Amino acid sequence: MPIGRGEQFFLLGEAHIRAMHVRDRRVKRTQNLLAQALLALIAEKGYDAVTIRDITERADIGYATFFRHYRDKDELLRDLADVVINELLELLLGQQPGRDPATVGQLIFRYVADHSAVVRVLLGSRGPASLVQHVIQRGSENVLRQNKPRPDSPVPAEIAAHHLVASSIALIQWWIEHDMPYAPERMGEIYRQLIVQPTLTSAFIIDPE
Amino acid sequence: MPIGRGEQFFLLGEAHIRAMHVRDRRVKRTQNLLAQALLALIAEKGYDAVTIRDITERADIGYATFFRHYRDKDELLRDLADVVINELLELLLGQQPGRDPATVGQLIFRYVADHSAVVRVLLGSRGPASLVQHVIQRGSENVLRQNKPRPDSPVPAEIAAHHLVASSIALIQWWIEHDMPYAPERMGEIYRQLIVQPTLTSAFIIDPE
DNA sequence: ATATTATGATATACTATATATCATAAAGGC
DNA sequence: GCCTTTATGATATATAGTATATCATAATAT
Repeated sequence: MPIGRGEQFFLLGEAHIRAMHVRDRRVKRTQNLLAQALLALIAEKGYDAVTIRDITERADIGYATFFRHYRDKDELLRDLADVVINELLELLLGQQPGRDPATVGQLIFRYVADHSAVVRVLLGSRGPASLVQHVIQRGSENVLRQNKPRPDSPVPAEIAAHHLVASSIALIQWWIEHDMPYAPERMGEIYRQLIVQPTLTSAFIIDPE
Repeated sequence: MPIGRGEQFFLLGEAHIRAMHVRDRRVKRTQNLLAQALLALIAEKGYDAVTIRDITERADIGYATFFRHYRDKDELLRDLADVVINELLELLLGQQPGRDPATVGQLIFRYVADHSAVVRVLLGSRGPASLVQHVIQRGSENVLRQNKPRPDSPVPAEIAAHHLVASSIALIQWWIEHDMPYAPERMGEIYRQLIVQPTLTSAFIIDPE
């Protein structure tokens, strides 16, 4: 599904892409065309398959001109992501501090729904990103097989299983990247309190015994 | 830090790599050498920077031979990941069902500690994978800035913040990939129950008002 | 012992990245 | 509005990496 024009221009129309500090209109124009071209192309055939020549042809920009703005594809994508992050943070931080925390979630998911094409592109990017996805997939199936869902739960079992596995991997990732500053026993306790306990009580029947 | 030999052979020594259904010793040998070479090279300079020629030279295998076994780098990496997944699942499923759920976390983190080099390689792979990492990083900083940590909490604020953001992204990812089957309001409620509530009560002082 | 098959070495076509150069056109400062 | 500055387009080119084909040789399985 191609990205709707309206959505594109809401997100990129006001020249957010690096344009904050850019004076020359030509630069603004070029960078916007490149960003929109990349976005459309990822949606069509995935990030990895997109070449820089693809981007410049779609944007109708000279090939060499690309490198006058970005070192490589990743840098352009990163710029694109920054737009989304900033918009979302602005949306969340613009809230009154006393506001009902229940609505924060709604705000997030409404924003995502309104920009689903872009978010899909940014989250679904590529290779070993999809390796982690593959691990989550396999893990989730296993959790569902091992646990009995609670019929009255407001949290669907499928979501709970996905959350359980994805959160576990994220926690492992944090631990590894910070050079394992806490002992496995301590991490096990944190893991239980932050992830296992809430997930099980929300969506699954706690194994007796 | 290069990967220790002992660790390598514990993980790959028994010819797990596709070798289950392989009869010819030469095939087994080749695939193991390629897997070990990739693992070492990723640790040295990152997945993206590793070329197939690098791999075959390190493994001391003919360049063309690589393609007789794998279509590309990703396929080799995926095979490598399967070994880890299977080992970890075996470890967790081998547990008695009546066993204390608190120890499950310890088992996971002990396994990770014992294979940290490999896990680091598999989780830290590359580009837009690191784009998501970048988003998590920025989001976490924001959460820490906005919330007051609870001094007596067994869960460090830094971990809680990371968990909050990483879980949010994972939930969004599930929703997007399943074509948004629930309304944003419903997702907001799930989000609150599964992620916000447990994280805040574990590690942060709930905002009064 | 023999037939089978994986490997090494080599050649080659192809795709994509990245940089350099120069004429042209568009922009901004005044 | 004029003039200087600068971004762009077009083109050429060097380089790196992927992917496939071929053939002699060596290891393997039966």
